[in-house]
Amino acid sequence: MDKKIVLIDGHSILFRAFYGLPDLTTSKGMHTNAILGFLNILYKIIDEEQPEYLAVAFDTHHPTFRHDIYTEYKGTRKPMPEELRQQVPVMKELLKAMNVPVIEKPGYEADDVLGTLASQAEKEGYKVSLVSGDRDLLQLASDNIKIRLPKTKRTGTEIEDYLAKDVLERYNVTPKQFIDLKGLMGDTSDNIPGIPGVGEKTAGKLIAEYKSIENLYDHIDELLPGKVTTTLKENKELAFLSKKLATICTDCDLGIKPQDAVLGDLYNEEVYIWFKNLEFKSLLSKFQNMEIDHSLEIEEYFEVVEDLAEADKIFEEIMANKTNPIGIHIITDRDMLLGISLCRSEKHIRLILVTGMITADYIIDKAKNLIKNNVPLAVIGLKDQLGYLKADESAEIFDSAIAAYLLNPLTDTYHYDDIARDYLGMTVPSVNDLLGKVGLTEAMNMMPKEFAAYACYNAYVAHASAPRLKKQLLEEGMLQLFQDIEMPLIYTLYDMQQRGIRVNKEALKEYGDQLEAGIISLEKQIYEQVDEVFNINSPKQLGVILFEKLRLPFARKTKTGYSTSADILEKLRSEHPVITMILEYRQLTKLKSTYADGLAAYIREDGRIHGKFHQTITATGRISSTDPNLQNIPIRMELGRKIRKVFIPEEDYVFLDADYSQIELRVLAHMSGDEKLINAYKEAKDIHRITASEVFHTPFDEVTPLQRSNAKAVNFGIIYGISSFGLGQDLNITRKEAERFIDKYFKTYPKIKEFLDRLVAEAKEKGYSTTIFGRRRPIPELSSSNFMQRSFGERVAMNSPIQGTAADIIKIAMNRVNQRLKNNNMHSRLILQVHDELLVEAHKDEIEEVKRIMTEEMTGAAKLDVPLEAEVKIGSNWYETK
DNA sequence: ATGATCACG
DNA sequence: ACGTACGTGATCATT
Repeated sequence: MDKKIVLIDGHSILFRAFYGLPDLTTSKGMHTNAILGFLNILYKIIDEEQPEYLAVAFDTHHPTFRHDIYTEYKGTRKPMPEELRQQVPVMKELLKAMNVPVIEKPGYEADDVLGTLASQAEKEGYKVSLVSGDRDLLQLASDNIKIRLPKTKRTGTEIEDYLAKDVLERYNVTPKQFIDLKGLMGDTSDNIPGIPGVGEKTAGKLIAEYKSIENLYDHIDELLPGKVTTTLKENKELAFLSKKLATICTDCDLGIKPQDAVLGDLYNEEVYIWFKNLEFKSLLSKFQNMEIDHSLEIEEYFEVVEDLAEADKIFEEIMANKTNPIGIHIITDRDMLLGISLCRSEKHIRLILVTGMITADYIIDKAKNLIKNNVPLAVIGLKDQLGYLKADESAEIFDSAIAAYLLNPLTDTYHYDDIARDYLGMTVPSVNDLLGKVGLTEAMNMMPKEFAAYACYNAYVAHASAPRLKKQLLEEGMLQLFQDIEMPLIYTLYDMQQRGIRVNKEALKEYGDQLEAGIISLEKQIYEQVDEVFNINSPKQLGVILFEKLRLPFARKTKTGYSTSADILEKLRSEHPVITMILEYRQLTKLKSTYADGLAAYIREDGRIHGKFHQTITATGRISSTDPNLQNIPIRMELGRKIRKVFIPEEDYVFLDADYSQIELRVLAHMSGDEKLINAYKEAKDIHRITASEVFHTPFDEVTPLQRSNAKAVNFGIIYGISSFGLGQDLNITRKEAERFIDKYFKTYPKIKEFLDRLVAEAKEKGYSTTIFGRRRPIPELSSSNFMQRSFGERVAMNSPIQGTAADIIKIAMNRVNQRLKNNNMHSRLILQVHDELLVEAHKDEIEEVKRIMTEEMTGAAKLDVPLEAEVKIGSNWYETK
């Protein structure tokens, strides 16, 4: 077996990784994409080669300018972006922790270190793998030195390998001649000048014939006279200098030997901690042994209980111990209760199974008893457990998932493994690690140990994380938000999900059939128009038809082809009759597939749709809705709006629908303290008209519809984090014109400008933005050196406090409306929330009282410097409540 | 799995 | 010069 050594070009691989992966940051804003990409490449190489020796070479100064001594050719290479720069020292430290030899030789380029080590190793009989992102290193290829060039692709990392013969095959020159080639061609990225006017083709031909620059100039007179020959003659010195610049040293005096580069233990505790801090979730799974070590300590205390007497005893012990929150998790599968896990301390973690004498009713009863006796509980994901955990808002329960969401709303999941990692510093196997794709019931029977671990981890992590999360919430000023708004909201959302909304199935079917007829007719017309049958739903095919076959002027391209979005097609309406048909077709198919067919699939036995509401999804604090999404039911277009007729109250009930009037602008008025805007809201109704009047210096009554709609667009723009480009896009005007509108707006409302600037400045300083109620949103993009990303961060910093505060307010209103209806023992019930709108299914005998409750609680949810207004409408279906 | 498109606030 | 309005979710086509 040959001795093997892997040599890695540190900076070039970091560069490749940085540009190959999308920007990634930790929750604290540290950029990590280059490090992650580097590690992925490193692991792939190690897995493939299993080398005994490995080293990573870095330049001692960066950004990497090769041959700095020739400053005249240093050129104007861009400096290293800040996002990458901050990752370099971390990468080096991490490698040291991984026991990967890191070589930095002052005075030597990484290339020269690599070249020297490679040739030295080859002489000593090693097989060498040289890993780089830089093709320059191809000159070092030989029969024993393989140059490996990793490419980070969407599908993963692919590596191109070059031995000497591969270089010859691909470039038609030997590795050594590669130097001569570069000497003639030059390389702008490396600031090697080369001969002007000589590119890959010419250089290749010359070197193929003359083998080297030296030999070329020895025979320069044999060349046919011509432009190239002249420049060659004129630039002889440059050619030799370029060759020198392009040559990588293979015999530098380094004082290092290949056998020093022993690869040590990659998987140690220190690295583990590094990965955790860098939030490399996927890489932590490489620490199989350590994971087991960590979790084994806990898993030793996992216990499965199948005996009634024992179960009794556990509940008794828990009753006696009321100090710390009891971790609890209800295990269900498709509404079947399988068991309950409980954790009262690190050493008491139990899964009680529904089996034998232990019935579902028994467990439900015992759990109810805990709540009745005010035993403090901690859970992860309370809403999904309320079906069996019969608690109400008066219970003392701490939902760790909600707490973790408030502390960092940017994460996508808040499962026990996420919380263990982020707040307990533990890596525990995820559901997927334990059970894979196996369902819970099957797992319980087929893999009881893993099933128990899943159940017990939930209870344990809930128990152990709750005090820490609570402390952090307190420290960050979000405990009130948590206790007074978010925890009660869990019950409100649960209630709404349980109730669902009634749907007229027959009417929905009829609606769908009508759409279908329209679609078929339009399809036919479109095919006739373009004289071809194609898939209208395929943007790709449609693009080809419109912009190639019909030769319509295309406005914009996407990554994959022509953009065929509605705003573009809208502008092409007059160009061809098919455009209108396509727009119509799009509208109809959307309505058919997403709404007519889509909603029908969710109607349950009770004739109602029980959609889900999510509390831990959005970055701003809003609620989201899925299965189906009931927050995006059409309303803007009449045809779509008609679908609202199928949403109906049950017999003897009506819909009462209340929506806030411009809550976000009112929040803006309040938060900015702008007197003009505040007074406008105190006095008048039509804020957009007032804005138009003031911005365009026109008497209120003489404001034109266009002025008003422009002012309205600017008002929206302000909320979104104004940009002249975005406003221009929206109003279909130039960026310049949009800029003038914005300027005028800010002149009219100077406090607004100050306020928005302050939001950005504060967010930059703190790294997050805040709502009136203390809700936070981290904005790592603000520290990006990328203009686009940073601008995005600035808009987010302006928008989040406004959108978030509005979200806080309506959550308060929801809780209060729901609570009052329940406390008054009314039949009416809150069933939907659509961001600034609440829908109540109200009993016909309670209409006036419900109206009053909705108005009072919505307008009274927050005391702002401007009044909050809510308008209640009534209807016998959702369409009519407009 | 990802991108394009489009429905809502 | 850069090249986007803020926040979501569902569907379809395509990889």
